[in-house]
Amino acid sequence: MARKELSKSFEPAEAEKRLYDYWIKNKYFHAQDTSDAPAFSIVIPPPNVTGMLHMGHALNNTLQDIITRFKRMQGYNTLWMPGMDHAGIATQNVVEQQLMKEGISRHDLGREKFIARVWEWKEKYGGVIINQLKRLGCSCDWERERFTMDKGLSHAVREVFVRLYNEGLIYQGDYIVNWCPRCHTAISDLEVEFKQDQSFLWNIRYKFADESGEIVVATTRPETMLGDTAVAVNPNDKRYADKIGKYVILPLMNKKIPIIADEYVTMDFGSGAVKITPGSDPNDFAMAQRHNLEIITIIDGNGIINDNGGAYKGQDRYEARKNVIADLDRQGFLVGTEPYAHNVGQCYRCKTDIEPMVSKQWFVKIKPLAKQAIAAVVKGKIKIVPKSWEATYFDWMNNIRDWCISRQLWWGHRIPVWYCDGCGKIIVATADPDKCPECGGAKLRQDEDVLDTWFSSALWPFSTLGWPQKTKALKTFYPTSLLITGFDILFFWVARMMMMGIYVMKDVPFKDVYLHALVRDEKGEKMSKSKGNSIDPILMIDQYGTDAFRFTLAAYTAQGRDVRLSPERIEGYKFFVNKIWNASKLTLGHLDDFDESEPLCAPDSLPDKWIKVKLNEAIAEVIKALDEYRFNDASAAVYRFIWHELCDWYLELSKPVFYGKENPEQRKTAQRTLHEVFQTMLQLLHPFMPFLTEELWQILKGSDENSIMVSRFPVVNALWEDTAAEKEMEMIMEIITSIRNIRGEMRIAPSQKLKVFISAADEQNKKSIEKDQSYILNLANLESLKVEINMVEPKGVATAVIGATKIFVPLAGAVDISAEKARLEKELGKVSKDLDQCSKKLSNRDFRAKAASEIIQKEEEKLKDFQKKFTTLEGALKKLKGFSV
RNA sequence: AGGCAAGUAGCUCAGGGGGAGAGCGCCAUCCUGACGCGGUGGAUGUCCAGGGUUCAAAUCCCUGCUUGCCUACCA
Repeated sequence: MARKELSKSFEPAEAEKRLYDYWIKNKYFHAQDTSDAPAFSIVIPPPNVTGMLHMGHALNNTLQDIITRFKRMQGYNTLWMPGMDHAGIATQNVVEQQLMKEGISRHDLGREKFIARVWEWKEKYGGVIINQLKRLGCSCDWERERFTMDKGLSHAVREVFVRLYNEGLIYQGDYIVNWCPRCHTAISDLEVEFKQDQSFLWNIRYKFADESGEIVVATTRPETMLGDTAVAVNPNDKRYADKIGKYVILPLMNKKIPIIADEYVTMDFGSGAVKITPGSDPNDFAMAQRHNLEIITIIDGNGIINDNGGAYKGQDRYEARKNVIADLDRQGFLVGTEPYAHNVGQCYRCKTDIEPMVSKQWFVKIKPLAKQAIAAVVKGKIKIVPKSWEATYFDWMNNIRDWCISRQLWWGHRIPVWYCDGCGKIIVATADPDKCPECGGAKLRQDEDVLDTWFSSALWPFSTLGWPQKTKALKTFYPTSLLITGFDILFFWVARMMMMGIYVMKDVPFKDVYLHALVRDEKGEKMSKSKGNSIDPILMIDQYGTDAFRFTLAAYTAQGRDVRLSPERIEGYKFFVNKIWNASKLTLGHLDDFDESEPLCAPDSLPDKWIKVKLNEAIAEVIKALDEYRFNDASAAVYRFIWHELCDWYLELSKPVFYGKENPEQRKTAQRTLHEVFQTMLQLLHPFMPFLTEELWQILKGSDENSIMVSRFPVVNALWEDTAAEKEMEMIMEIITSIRNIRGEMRIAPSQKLKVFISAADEQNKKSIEKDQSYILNLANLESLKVEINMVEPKGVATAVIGATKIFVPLAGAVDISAEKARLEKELGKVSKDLDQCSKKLSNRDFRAKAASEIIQKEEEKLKDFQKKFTTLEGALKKLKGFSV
């Protein structure tokens, strides 16, 4: 079989491009709409169209690709649905910044032209991340790529909006919302980030209208007092019992406001009295609704004091704060100031301080939807992995508040609501209406607002499959099998998909949710551009290759743990890639004249049997670990098998049979084993290292006719099970290791061939060692090996003990007695400690009475072993002492 | 303020009721016919502290300390 000669090392850059093109060309990523095979589907968490691949994406998509490739190889009709999110605020910001450079604003362009500009931007610069995902090796079905603003998905958005509206689950109302004065839009509670601020607490006195005294209130936002409409105290607060119902004069505004009682007020904070500004504080707003208080808005959408702010009109909120404080102080209303640390809400996009503001917005009445989404998890229809996230999920879902879905932006799904100028009728429809159904008037105005970006991503699992059309793909792939995402968007996205999926499809959007951790830097800090500690995944790919990078991410993804990434680790796995490459070079050399069709004469050798047992173990562990989303365990199992079992032992053990020409039959058998083990190893590794394995697979097969991608993932082979062979091999390996150990400790040159004696435990032990002695001779570099039962210990030897088997290594020339003495003493120390512990346990009456019988038996066996070892070592040591005297 | 997770070798972390593990690093040694991005051997631990359950605890429970995160946001 003529094969391509392997280069000195694997060249990732060239191979990755070539192989990815090859996969695309052959449509290996494409899923069938209908198929006899069972379906497996994952939808990608759609990256922002403005996005660049960061470590979070790299981790997230590597994990998805591992599972996708694994399932595909297991024979599932596997769909990994890709796409991007239009990312309302983020994208609008990008284009607005572009406009700013040109010296214009979006208002100069007008809505239509601006949106056209955004689309233009999207076509030109958007979706860089898609190509980056390709470099990561992602096997998404690109033929199905979707965008949250494309035609089909926009249709789905309208459909869902109208349904929710018609069922009374969407409503419009004046409520206090989180307003970003920079983005000029309302944002949801989730989009507010709280940051600690070292500020002050200002104490202000409000005098009673009847001049009977004063009441002191504390505030972190003195400027909002301009909009106060009450002062509240706790109804149980005896200090103020007789003050409730009285009026105070609001300083600076010179206005009468009432003192009310509400449970919300904590008695032991400050004076126990609190100023109420319903227009600028969510809690105060709620209280105003309970008490029918007047709601005054004093700050406008730009964060500027409006007409209601009296003399402070036109001032920025922070400027007004200074002035209000100064005036209060001058007029004797300021009691005092104390330093105070509190949290200030900021816009998650632009970090501007949020201004709670009353405005007319659209909301989703969320409780009825949440109820079902909670039930889905309770009933186990959706499994959250790791399970510890369930508590967080329930806690949030049980306390969920209505979702503000309108945004005062231009880029996004415009709310499908029209107002008739003629009769005032509100029309909510999936298709643009041309006249009013009520009065027939044609003057219709569409609502100016767009929907929260997360509204369309909440529909992602079914909208991408063609809903509301009844497509074959929808039928085949919904509910999807698995969602893999970061825990940071559990509420933003996962919970909302669950609510919408159940509401619209009457079925959960996915069966399993795997939440992975965050990627941090070496110090454990969150990576961010502003901190300058972020590592560019593409740089890592360029430097170490995609396979090494992916393997690193998998290896460090333990459930519930953050990934602390350091380039050194990636380098370590690059070495692993190199190791595999070199092992392949050796293997392919051995298989140069391999003929699969030739019948076998010789039976499997011991290493042949053993490596298949180990391969079986690796297969079982990889499958089990991946089924349970234990990526680190799966990668560790492959790593251990390839490096420490295949390379360290099997390839070394079988060198003689491959290099030697004296036993062609045995060689053929070994070739078959090696061929099978090697190809199975590649398949096991493929989900983690797609490029390297595809390259080697094609070289092994001598053609690119069949991709490793469409080969069947390995399964445990019952015919390979062989406990006897495993034990026998382990014995041989232990003997080899013991001799090497003595060599190392006694400083015997590796080149020096040794004559070793073994005292076998019994006849069977003797026979098996003799049968397998060639392995020992080779790997321990011996000149000869003599095995006898109950051999008398020769003079001038170093001794090692394995159970009842004793190994004597003659020390050539001048025996370094002190070194051997030290070595034996060290060993003896260890054994005597073990022996002590073990015998103590066994002499404990309670242990014998209560411990499980297998445990007792095991302990007894251990004790025997320890005793034998102890006696042997002690004997050897005594002899040595006598020798030295 | 509540909640969750974690504290194990120098570092990064697995594990998890019955003999303390891996990778990296470190030390020694080796140009053995795939690999020095390698081979071989070695050293290193009050498994955070205290208490409890148990025949047996690094592992389960409680308390505390430390760290990280999430949720809420009391003026």
